[in-house]
Amino acid sequence: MDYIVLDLEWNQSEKGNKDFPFEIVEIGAVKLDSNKNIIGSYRQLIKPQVYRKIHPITKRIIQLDMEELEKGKYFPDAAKDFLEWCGENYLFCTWGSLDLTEFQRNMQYYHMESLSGGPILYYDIQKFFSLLYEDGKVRRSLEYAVEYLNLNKEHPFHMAFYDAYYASLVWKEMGDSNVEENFSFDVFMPPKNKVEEIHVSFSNYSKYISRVFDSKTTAMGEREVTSTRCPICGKNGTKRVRWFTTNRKHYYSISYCFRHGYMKGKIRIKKTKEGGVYIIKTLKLISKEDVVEIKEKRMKCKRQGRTKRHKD
DNA sequence: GAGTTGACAACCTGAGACAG
DNA sequence: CTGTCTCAGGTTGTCAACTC
Repeated sequence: MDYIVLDLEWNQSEKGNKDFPFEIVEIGAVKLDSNKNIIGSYRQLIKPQVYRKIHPITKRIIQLDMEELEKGKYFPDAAKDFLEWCGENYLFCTWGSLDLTEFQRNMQYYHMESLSGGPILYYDIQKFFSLLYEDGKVRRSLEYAVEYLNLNKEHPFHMAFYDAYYASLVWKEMGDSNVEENFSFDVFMPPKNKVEEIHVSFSNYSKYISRVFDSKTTAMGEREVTSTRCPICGKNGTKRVRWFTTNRKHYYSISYCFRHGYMKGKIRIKKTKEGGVYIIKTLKLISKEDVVEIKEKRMKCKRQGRTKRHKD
């Protein structure tokens, strides 16, 4: 299995365009073998077809001008060429969660065949960095990470190829930390039916991405959505704390597996552009202390509701 | 400027239970 | 019957931290 560390540069309209907000102007990537050694590189400028001026703010970030981009390739040709370069057996890695989505959005704009038709498993190295060196939630810039790890800043930032290269170095620096267990899915194309749904499980954690439902209520009424199966043995756990929400977008629960202990459930409600709803559920084995923490969270949430209403 | 995510707060709505 | 309260659901807006 090879890894394709991908980075894109894009431009945008001054007015904004919901259907096509960003036009990709550069593709940069490095190919790594299974030991994260660089075995290939890719760089390609794209000739813009939609936005003829570089947005002033974008101009400050990327070191490209229209004159240079005129030398680039037509996006569909470049994308095809790039995907051929990627090969057969590979996995995408990016810094942040946007690149794969934008790549697919651009492909769709040019009516190209979709990358996979469903969610795509990828490694978000920015997320890995946060999990390993910070609180797991903050998002740091690539330059911050390079400085933090004392890597050699020998090239400029915000050039697709060099950013891909830096991201690969940052990831390599993480060594055998097993942080890859926290992989991500790009859901530009959510599962359309039961067959396309995603089920994956790891040593102490499992993930489920549901198909698209017409509303949140129907989604939450589905047994597969609210079930809490143990990530290890797959047996249905008994609920200790029913699904509750703090903000109506995230739901939490606690269940108990008689063989493997407590698990925390988390459901995130996601909406599609078309108005449908799908959910991402994670189940994670947790300690007794974590159980107390979640119970407190629920109590706090209930209390807040009461005092607020009393005030009114 | 455009977009993303996550956490959190404020506000609106309707249904059901209960008291007067 | 009206009014109040609780408990759901849903929307919007804020903030911070990123992507280009």
